[in-house]
Amino acid sequence: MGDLGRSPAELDLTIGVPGLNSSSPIRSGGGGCNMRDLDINQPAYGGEEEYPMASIEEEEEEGGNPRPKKLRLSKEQSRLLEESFRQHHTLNPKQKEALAMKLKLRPRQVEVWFQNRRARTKLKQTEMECEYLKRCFGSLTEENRRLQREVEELRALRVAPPTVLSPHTRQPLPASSLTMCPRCERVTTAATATPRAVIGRPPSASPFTRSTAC
DNA sequence: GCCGTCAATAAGCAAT
DNA sequence: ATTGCTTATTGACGGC
Repeated sequence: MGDLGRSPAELDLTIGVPGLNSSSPIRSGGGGCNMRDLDINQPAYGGEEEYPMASIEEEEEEGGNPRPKKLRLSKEQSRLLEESFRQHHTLNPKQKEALAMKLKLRPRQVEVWFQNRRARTKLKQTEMECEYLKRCFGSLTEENRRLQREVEELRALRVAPPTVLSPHTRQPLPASSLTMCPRCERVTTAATATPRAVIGRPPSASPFTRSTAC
């Protein structure tokens, strides 16, 4: 057991991802796979919440019970470690020593716990960033598709421009003499709007660069 | 201290 | 209910 009830990785994740509330801890490990209810490292006894300290494993005694191969921290130990981790993610030697003493653990165990905790916090953050970037990719892909369709539609308009007759000669005007009003998006003859501008405009100039048509 | 990894442990779940 | 497999969590270690 160790961390009964507590999420296996109750990591207080703070990630700079828009839309994610960093104030609420992310709990991983869906499926409710929690360490709980039973700590085989602890002798069975009536107490529900308080456990004898999971301590430095003693040497196996002759004829005694085989000692547990893996320490499981008690709930209280986990709680204190988490609390300490919230205050600082790394410990100086004195803090480590003091915490180890308090928890009846070896300093090395405290050190390793913090290392694992840091690593797993980082892993969770990376996973969340990955998910966020995937969602961004999806929406950007969709946006890209939409814009490409729009480009295709505009290209189609350019290939087959509307035929506009000259008010003077009643002959179709060349497409190069047409312009589009950026406000109302109507094709008009630039000649009617600003005849001199049409004459002076270089052939490569975009018809959308002037807004004097209307 | 970090990283990659291993191994112990516990929960979930389908098959029997 | 039991069993066996899969998966997730977590304490620990060695190398850098």
